[in-house]
Amino acid sequence: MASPFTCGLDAVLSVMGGKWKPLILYHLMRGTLRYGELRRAVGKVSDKVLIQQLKELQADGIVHRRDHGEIPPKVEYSLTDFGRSLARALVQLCQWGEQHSDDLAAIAARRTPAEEPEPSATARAR
Amino acid sequence: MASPFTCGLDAVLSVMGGKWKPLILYHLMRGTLRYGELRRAVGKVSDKVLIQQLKELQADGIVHRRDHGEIPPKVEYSLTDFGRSLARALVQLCQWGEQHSDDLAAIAARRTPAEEPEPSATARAR
DNA sequence: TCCAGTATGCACCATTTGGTAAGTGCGTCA
DNA sequence: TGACGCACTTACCAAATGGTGCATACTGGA
Repeated sequence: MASPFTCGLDAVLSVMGGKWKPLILYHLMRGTLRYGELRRAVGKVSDKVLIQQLKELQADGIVHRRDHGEIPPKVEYSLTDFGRSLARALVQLCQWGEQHSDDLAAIAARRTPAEEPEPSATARAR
Repeated sequence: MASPFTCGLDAVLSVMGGKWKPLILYHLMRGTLRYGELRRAVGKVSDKVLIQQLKELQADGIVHRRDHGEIPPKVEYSLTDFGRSLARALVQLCQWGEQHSDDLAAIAARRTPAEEPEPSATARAR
């Protein structure tokens, strides 16, 4: 069959590689959310992209969409069993990311010397 | 400080999010490689992008670049300690990806009904 | 009555990302 | 002598990705 993947990593990224997908997973790990709740939880996403990524995750069998068919609309998103199994595999990596979030933030900042609206200390370095 | 990340996942993806970075990590996990070896191991990457992603990983302190200063050039890439710690956090996810690689391949195929140059069996499905 | 909120679609544009093809300076092999 | 490999670089282009703003059909509150 020769899977299109060289290692398990890009297999996972093929399904997690959207800009907001990790956040979506993260929030849905904690329970079912309505669309609007999820959007507010994620932050400053555009509707278009959020919907789009939710559709992909849904098509990939990772999230479940329950439409109550009401007017005004009410739609709830949650993880499927597959999604929950993925979520379990992610916790270790997530913890690593949290443990090293300072380093990673520094790395990200180094790449974006653009805006840093923090006139706090560390302001006269460089 | 309010790190720019909501959860550890996008923190990690901020550093792993390139098209070939997981592959690079995967191959360097197994040991030091010269540039050409790495390129052949990764497959059909363009030099430009490989170099570019190696530079980013290097700038992010994940890979180490050793230039032997010889002519013709000889450059070896390997993981730093930081990179190895990331790699350890990745193994679980990598295993999940391998265990479910069939599902994930099916998912990927579903999204790309374009080319499947396999005139083998399973050819008259659909 | 008018406006906000609900979940989504669509047209269009901006940005980011990846890819192609060519070139570099030097050595090795045919 | 000329082709090739090494580890890159650069200019240019194509594709993927994300964002903005408007539209929908309906309800409930001011």
